[in-house]
Amino acid sequence: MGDTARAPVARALRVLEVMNTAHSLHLGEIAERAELPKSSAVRVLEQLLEAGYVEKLSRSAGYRLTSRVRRLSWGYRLSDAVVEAAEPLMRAFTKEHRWTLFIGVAEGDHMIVRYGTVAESPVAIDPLIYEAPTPFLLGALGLAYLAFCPEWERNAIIARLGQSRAATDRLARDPEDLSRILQGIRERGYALTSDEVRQLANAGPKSAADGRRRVTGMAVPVMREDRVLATISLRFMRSVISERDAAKTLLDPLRELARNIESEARRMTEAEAETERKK
Amino acid sequence: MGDTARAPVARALRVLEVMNTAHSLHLGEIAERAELPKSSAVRVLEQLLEAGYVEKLSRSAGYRLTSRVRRLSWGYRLSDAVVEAAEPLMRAFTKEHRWTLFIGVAEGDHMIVRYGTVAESPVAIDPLIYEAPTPFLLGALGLAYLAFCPEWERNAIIARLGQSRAATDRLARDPEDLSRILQGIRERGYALTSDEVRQLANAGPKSAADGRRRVTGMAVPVMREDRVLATISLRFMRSVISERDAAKTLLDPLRELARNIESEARRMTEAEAETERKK
DNA sequence: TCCCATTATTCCGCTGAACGGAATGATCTC
DNA sequence: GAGATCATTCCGTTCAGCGGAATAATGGGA
Repeated sequence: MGDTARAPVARALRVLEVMNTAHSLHLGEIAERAELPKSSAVRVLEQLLEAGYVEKLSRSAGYRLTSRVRRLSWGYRLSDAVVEAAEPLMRAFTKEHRWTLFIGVAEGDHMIVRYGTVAESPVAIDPLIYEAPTPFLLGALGLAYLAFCPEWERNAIIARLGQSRAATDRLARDPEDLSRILQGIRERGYALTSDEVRQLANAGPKSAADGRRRVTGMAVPVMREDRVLATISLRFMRSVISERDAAKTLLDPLRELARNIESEARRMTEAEAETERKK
Repeated sequence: MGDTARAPVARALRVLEVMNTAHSLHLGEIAERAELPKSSAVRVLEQLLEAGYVEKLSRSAGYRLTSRVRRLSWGYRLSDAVVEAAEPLMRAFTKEHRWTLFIGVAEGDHMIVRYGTVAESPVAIDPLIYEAPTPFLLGALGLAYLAFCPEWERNAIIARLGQSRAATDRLARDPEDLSRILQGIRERGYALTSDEVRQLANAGPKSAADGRRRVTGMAVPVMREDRVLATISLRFMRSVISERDAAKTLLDPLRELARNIESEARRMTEAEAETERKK
C-alpha cells in the first residue's frame, strides 16, 4: 500500500523530475530521491537512455538530461499557464455573479477562446466551442487585446490585418477610426461588444449585427508587465441589465478577477525560479 | 520487431511530445500521432492524468498539458545545451591536436568544469573531476569568463568575490590590478594560466604556484550575443610547446572550435522555435 | 425531435515487461 | 593491495500493459 506510483510511467516521470534538480546525478542519488530501489532505477534509466532523454556520462559522474527533455514541455506556453490559473477563479466568479465568462488569448491573426464558464452559468447564452478562433476586430475579447497590448504589437497586428480581405478585418484598413475606438476603450478601461457594433454600423449591412446582438461582452485584460496575456469577457443580456448598470456593478469584480489571475499565473510560472534557487 | 517503443515509458513520453504540438487534442488525434491504438492511448492518458501532467477538458475538447510538464525540463538550462553541443566537437579536436580540452560554465561564485577530453587525449595531464567547482580567479577558464562577460556581470562577480576571505579570491580586492590583467586578456583574445601566476607572484608564497605549473591552460569564450555561455581551455605542457608557439599554432583551431560550438548550441535550442512555427 | 454516423470508453483474457532482493563486479580509498 | 562502497546483472515472480471487440456517449443532419 502507499506506493501511489507503482506504474512505470509515473516512476519514469518522477526520475525525470529528480534529474532536473542537478546537472548530473549518479545512480545512488537518483534512486534515493525518486524513492526507488537501485535495480529499478537502473531499469528506468535504461529506458530513458534508449528513448534519448538521458545520457550516461560515466560510471562515476552518473547520468544527465539531454536537450530532448525540452520536447516534453516546449509546447506549454505562458498563455497556457494563464488559462490554467484562470479556470477555477472564473468558475468561482460565475457561481457568484451568474453571468458567463470567457477567456481568450491572441494567437497569430486572431483571438482564440480558451475557456468559458458555460457549465457553471444558469444563463445559457453561448455554446462553448473550445479553441474557437475569432477575429480580433469582432467581439470585446479581441478589441480589449488590441487596446491594451503594447503599441508595437498593436501596429504589427493591424498592419497584418490590413492585408486581409475578410470582411471582419475591414476596419483595419481604416486606422484612424480604429485607433479612435481603441483609445476610447483604454480610457474606459474595458471593451464592449458595442464598440464593434459601432464599427460595423458604418461599414456594412447592419441587420445581422444588430439583430443577433442581444448579448453584450465586457472585456478586460490580464496583464504581465506591459504585455496582455489574455483577455476576459463577461457576457450579459442587455434585456436584463443595461451596459451602464453592468459597468457599475460588475466591472470592479471583473477587474479584481483579472488581478487575481495575474498573480496566480505568476505564482505558477515562478515555481521554476524557486526550484533553481533551492539548488 | 519494428515497434521500437513497446515499453510503456517510451509510449508515455511519446504522448507527451505529441501533446506539445497543440494546446489541446482529443483522443483520436493523440492516438493517431503517437501511433497507438486508442485503447492504449486512453491507458497512457489515464496515467498522465493521475500523475498530474495532463488534464481532461471534456469529451469533445480532449486533453491538454498542465503546468506540471515544465518540471520535466526546467532544470535543463542553456548551459547544458552548450556542453552537450560541445562534447563531440571537443573530442574531435583532441583527436586531431592531441592536447586535452576542458569546458566550464559559470555558476554562482565559481566556474564549474563540465567536461574534459581526458579519455581522448594520449597525454594524461589532469584527472577529470566532473562538476568540479574552481574559483574564478584560478585558472584560464575563469579568467577568460571574467574578461569576456558583459561589464555589469563582471562587476557583480568581482564585488561578490571581494566579500570572500578565501585566498583564491584575494585579487578581487585589488580591482585595478585585476582589471589590468583582464584588459590584457581581452586584447589578446584568450586567457592563460600564467595570467593568474602573475597575480599570485605578487600576492603570496610563490612556491606552490610556480612549482606545479608545468601545465598551462589557454582559454577562449563561447559566446551568444554579449553573454559568455562557457569557456574552453586547452591544456598543454610548457616543456613541450611554449606559450608563444601554442598561441601561434593552436589558437586558430581553438577559436574555430568555439565558433562551431556556438552555432551547434544555437541550432539545438532553436529547435524549439521551429516546432512552434510548424503549428 | 429522432436517428444515424462518429468517436470515446470499457471490458477482458493474454502476454510480456516491470519488479526487487541478492549475487556479482567494478572503482575508489586508505 | 585489502576493504569498503557503489553500480550492475541475474532471475523467478507477479502484475500492469496490451489491444481487439463490444458498448456507450456524443453531435450532426434530416
